[in-house]
Amino acid sequence: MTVTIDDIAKQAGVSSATISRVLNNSSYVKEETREKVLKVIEEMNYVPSAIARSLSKRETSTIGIIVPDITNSYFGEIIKGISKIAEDVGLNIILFNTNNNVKSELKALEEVKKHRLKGVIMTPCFGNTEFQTDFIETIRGINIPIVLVSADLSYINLSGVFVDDVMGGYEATSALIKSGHKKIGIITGIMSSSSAVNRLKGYKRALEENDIPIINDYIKEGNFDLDIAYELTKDFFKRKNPPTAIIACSNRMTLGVIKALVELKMKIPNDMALIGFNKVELIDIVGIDLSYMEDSPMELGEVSMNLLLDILKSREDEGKIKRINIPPKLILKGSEIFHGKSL
Amino acid sequence: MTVTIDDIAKQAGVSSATISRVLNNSSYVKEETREKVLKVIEEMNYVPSAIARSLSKRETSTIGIIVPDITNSYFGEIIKGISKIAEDVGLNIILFNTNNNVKSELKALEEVKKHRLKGVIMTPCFGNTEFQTDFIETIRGINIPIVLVSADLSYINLSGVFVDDVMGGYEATSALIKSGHKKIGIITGIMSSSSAVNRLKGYKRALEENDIPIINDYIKEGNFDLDIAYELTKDFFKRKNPPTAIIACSNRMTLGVIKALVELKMKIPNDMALIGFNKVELIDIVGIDLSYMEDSPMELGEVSMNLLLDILKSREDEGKIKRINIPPKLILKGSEIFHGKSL
DNA sequence: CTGTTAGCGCTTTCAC
DNA sequence: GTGAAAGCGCTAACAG
Repeated sequence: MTVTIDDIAKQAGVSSATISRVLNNSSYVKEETREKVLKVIEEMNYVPSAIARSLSKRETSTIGIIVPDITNSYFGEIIKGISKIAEDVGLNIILFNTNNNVKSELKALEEVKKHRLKGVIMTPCFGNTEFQTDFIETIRGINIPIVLVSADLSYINLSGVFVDDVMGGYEATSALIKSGHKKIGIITGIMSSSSAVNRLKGYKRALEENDIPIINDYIKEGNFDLDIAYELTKDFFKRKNPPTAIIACSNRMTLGVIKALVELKMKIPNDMALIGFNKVELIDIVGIDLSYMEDSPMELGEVSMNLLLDILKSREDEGKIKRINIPPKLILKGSEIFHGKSL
Repeated sequence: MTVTIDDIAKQAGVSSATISRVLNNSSYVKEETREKVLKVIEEMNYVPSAIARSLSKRETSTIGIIVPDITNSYFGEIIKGISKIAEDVGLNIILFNTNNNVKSELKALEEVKKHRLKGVIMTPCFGNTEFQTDFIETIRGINIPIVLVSADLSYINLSGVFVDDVMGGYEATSALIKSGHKKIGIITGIMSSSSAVNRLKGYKRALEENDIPIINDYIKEGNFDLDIAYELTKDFFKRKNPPTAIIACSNRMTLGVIKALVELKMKIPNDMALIGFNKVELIDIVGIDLSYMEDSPMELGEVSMNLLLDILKSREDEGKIKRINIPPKLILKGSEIFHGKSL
C-alpha cells in the first residue's frame, strides 16, 4: 500500500539501514549514496512512519494536553502557547477536552499511558473532590511526566506553572484601596480550588495591612461562572451598606457582575468600581474600561511547555518536583476609580 | 521497563496470543483463563501499547484536526463537537494550530501523513491564494480522508460540511428588508473566501427580489477582523446618504461595527440597525440585543466528525466526494428593527 | 479454545 | 561507509 523504507532501499540499491541513517543523520553516509537515497525518497514520495519509528525507539514525539474547556479562549491561549514551542522542537499534540468532568480526565490519562506519550500538560478539573484517590493512583501508575498549568491540586504535589494568586488578590485589592475604596466586595471562585482560596487570602492581607476591617458580608463565594456572580452582585445591594467596589475573581464572573450592574443602571466606575481577573475579550468596545489582573495564558502555555522539556531533559533529577509561579499583571483602565459617592 | 503483553503471558501461563484475544475480544477464550488473564493484567497494571497495536494493524485510532486559530472560541466549539463524538467511538485527536498560516498548514498535513492518521478534519486558512498548487499536491499525495469544515476551497473539490452562506446572506438581508429597511450596508469578508462571496450573493439576491437597487457604496470588503470593519463603518458616514442598517459578515467584524457606533454615539438599532454573523459572546449583558445568523459551530463539528466516520466506513465508494450544507439560523433579538429615522 | 509463527516499518548493534 | 539481523510490542492467520 504505502511505500516503506524497504521499497526505498531496494530502489536505491542499498540496505534499509542506510536509508534510516540518512533519515536520522545518525552516522556518516557517503555523500553520493545519500544523494541517491534522497532522490529516490523524493521520487517515490516516501514519508517515514512515525508509528514504526516510535515502536522501534520506544519513544513518541507527541505530548498530551488535557483541558477542562476547549471552548474557553483562556485555554485556547494556553494551547497556543504550548503548541508554538512544541512545533519548534518537533513535538505533536494529542488534545483531550474533559468538559470539567473528572471521569473524562481519568480516561484521558489512560489514553496518555496507552499512547506512551512523552509527557502531559494539564489543567485539572476544578471543584472536584470525590475522585482524589483514583486520580492519585492513576498519576502514580502512569510513569509519564506531568506538568500542571494554571490550576493546582491540593492533595498531591506535582510540577507545574501557576499564577501567583495570593499576589493577584493582594494587588487587585491594593489598587482599589489606593484609589480610595474602603468598602470592597469580592466574589471568589469555588473555595475548593486553590486559586480561589489564594486570591481571597491576598484580599484579606491587603485589607489587614491597611487596617480595614474584614466584613464577611463583603465576601461571597461564586463558582467561576456567570450566573451565580450575577445573583451575588445583586445580593450586595440587599444589605444597608453595600460596597463601593467589587473584585470578581474570573472573567466570566466579571461578566456576571457587569450584567447585574447594567440591569441596575449602575455606571462603572461612577456607581460601582470593579476589578476583574483576566481579560474580558473586547469589553472596551462597548465603553467599559475594565481594570483586571492579567494571567497571560499564552505565557503560561509557553512556560509550561518549557518546563516539560526541562523535565524531559534531566533524567538525573528524575522525580524532582519543579514549580514555577508567574506573577499576574495589574492592568488599570479606569474601572477601579473611586468616586466617593455614598450608595 | 514497562510491562508488555509477554510479561502478562508468562505470568498468566498462557501465550501472548491469548492475551491479545482477551484484550480485543477477537475470539472466544475459556472463561476461566480469561479471568486469570484479566487478573494478571490488573495486578501488573498493564496498559497495552497503542503504538505497537497500530503498527501491527496498520491503522491508528487517531485523527487530525487542523484549525487556523485555536484561540477563537468558534473553533473551540467545532473541536468540542468533534471530540465529543470522537470520544464515543474511541478516537483520539492530534491538534494542529496554524495561526492562519499556509506553511504551517502544509506542515500539519505532513505530520498527518507521518502519523498515518485515520483522517483529518480541517478548516483551511483563509485569504490564501499563493500556495494552491503545493496544497493540491500535498492533498493528492496524502491518501488519507480529509473533511473540510466551515470553510471551503475553491480550487479543489473536497468533502466537507459547510454553512449555507448564500442563504445566510439572503436571510439576514431579508430580515432587514422585512423590518422596513431599504438602505442596507454590508461589510463582507475577504472576497477570496467563498463564504464572503456567497453571503454577498445572498445579499444581492434579497435586494433584487425586493426591487431594491444595489448600491456599490453600500458594499464594503472587510477582512473578517475587527479593525477594518471599524474603519469601514465610519466610512459609511462619509457619504451623503448612509445606510440605515448594516450587515457584518463575521462576529469580529460585528464588534468592529459596534465599536465604531459606540464611538459615534449611535444607538443600536435606533440610529443604526445591525445584523451580525455568529454569536458575539455575551454582548447582551452590556445591553446590546444583537440579531445574527447563527452557524452553530459545535454542530458543524459533530456533523463533520460523523461525515468522516461515514467516509471511513464506506470503502466501496472510495473517492466519492460528500458535501453537506447546514442552513444557518436567524436569531432575532431586536437590533434589526427599523426606526425610520433619516440619518 | 489456545499456541506457533510470521510479520507491521523502523532503529540499532555488530561485523566487514 | 554499509549490510545483516535482531527486536520494539502487538495482531493475525494457521494449525492443532
